[in-house]
Amino acid sequence: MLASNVKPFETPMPGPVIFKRLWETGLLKNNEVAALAGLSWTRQNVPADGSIDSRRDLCLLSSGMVFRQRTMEDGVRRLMSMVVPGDICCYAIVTGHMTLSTLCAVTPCTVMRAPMEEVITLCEHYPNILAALLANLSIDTAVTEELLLSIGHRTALERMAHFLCELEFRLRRVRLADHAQFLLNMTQADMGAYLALSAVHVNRTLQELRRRGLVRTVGARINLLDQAELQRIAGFSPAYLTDAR
Amino acid sequence: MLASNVKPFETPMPGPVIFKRLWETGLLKNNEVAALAGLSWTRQNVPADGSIDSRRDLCLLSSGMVFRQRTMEDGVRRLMSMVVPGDICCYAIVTGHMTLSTLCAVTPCTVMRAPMEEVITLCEHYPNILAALLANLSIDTAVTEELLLSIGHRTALERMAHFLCELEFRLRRVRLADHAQFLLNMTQADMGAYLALSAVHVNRTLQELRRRGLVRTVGARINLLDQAELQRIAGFSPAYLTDAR
DNA sequence: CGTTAGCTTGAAATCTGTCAATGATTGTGG
DNA sequence: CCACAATCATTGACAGATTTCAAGCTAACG
Repeated sequence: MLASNVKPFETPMPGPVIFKRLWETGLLKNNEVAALAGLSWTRQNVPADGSIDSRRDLCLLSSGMVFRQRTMEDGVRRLMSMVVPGDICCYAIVTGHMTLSTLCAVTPCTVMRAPMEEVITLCEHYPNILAALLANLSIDTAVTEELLLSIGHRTALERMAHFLCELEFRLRRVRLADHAQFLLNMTQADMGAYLALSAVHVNRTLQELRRRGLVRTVGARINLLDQAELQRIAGFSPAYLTDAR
Repeated sequence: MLASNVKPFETPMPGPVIFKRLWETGLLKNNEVAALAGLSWTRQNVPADGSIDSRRDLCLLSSGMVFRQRTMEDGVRRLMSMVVPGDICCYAIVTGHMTLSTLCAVTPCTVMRAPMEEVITLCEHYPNILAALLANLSIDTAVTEELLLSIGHRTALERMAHFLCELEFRLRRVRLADHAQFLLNMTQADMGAYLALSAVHVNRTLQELRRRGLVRTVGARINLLDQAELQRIAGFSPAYLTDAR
């Protein structure tokens, strides 16, 4: 089935859209979303290229685009995974671990923070909230595995098509994509660091997609003109992005 | 610091070696390991190429080598992550999720199983056990990210060197590697499916390592002759494999 | 002893990276 | 408002790594 036909976003949700992904696990009741909303949230604005410290808080991305990145010995930076609005920036709160990667904003963004102790107390009262966090973690793991597939076994064109299909799906889920249009606010070099392609080749790959009439770009705005064909090229199927229990 | 100098396995451990990785999180007390050992474990023997069903049990690999694999649309199979003895085969028990990948034995192996309900009850009594499971999950995520780095940003030679360094470390941790020697019981095609290399190139890469005097193979037995140089080539540092809290 | 899976080798094709130069766009300070 | 700098996008030529194809070889195993 094509992603454009998939509508996993039907159930009306209580509370702010920032909890949408947690809500979509199907594990939370209304009062649990309310309990989440009742935490001492603070808002933080992060400039482009800024980093996000998630050691003391549970951080949800509210707007903008963030990557988990790792800098290799030789100084080359590698974008490991992508965080879009509604996503949890860091799961250290459930795993008890700091990760080796750091959070880096590629656009100006805003982060909602809740103190870690509060969240832990909340999880003790509401085990479903912990379960929902873990369900999100599981999805994010699947996303990383899909990227592994992409980088290991898809050509540049397939990889780029897959990236665009996934991004459209994830942004649409939080109402940031409409009619297969969304803002692609990152440089081609950033895309390359994420997809393991050189910036030059990212450029050529996007041109090829344009040449085939599959995408159109106007500034940072991108339009997927033929999602079915993009998904076919990419071998994209959105199952890994949803809570398929 | 070189991996050969790292000795994270010092604390004497109570109970079977199969719980070693959980014990090494530092989160468990002796009585908690005893409680784990007290579950209704059953042993399952799996032939080479057999698959492992982890839907109803917590599965720990006891011997042999297993991969989490995914079969792409075109039928090509892709090995996503490696499971060695002592590892948890599947984290569905904590995430509540089935994964898209399946567990496939590449050698004959034995699996220890504990019924999921028992484990869940145990985690409710002993939150530290849940924490230890989550800590292992976190490490396994880091391992997948390291593979992502390897496949995206390391050459075939670096990738293979990294693979061998990691494998040596993980097998030594459970006393299955000694003096940089261990059994590499998988075909070159399997290595290729894991490292995103063609079987032919796996072969040439291993030859190059042999030519440089870095490894020696006798049948399935492999000997890392110059770990320091292998680690240098690979950019290997075992931090991601340990519970660096 | 034949069969089969796995290993090895060579040659050619292909994809992607690197280098280097040129445009385009954006933001900034005068 | 303009000149300027800086970042980003684009283009071409070339090099290199890796894949694919095809063929032998080896070793294990019934």
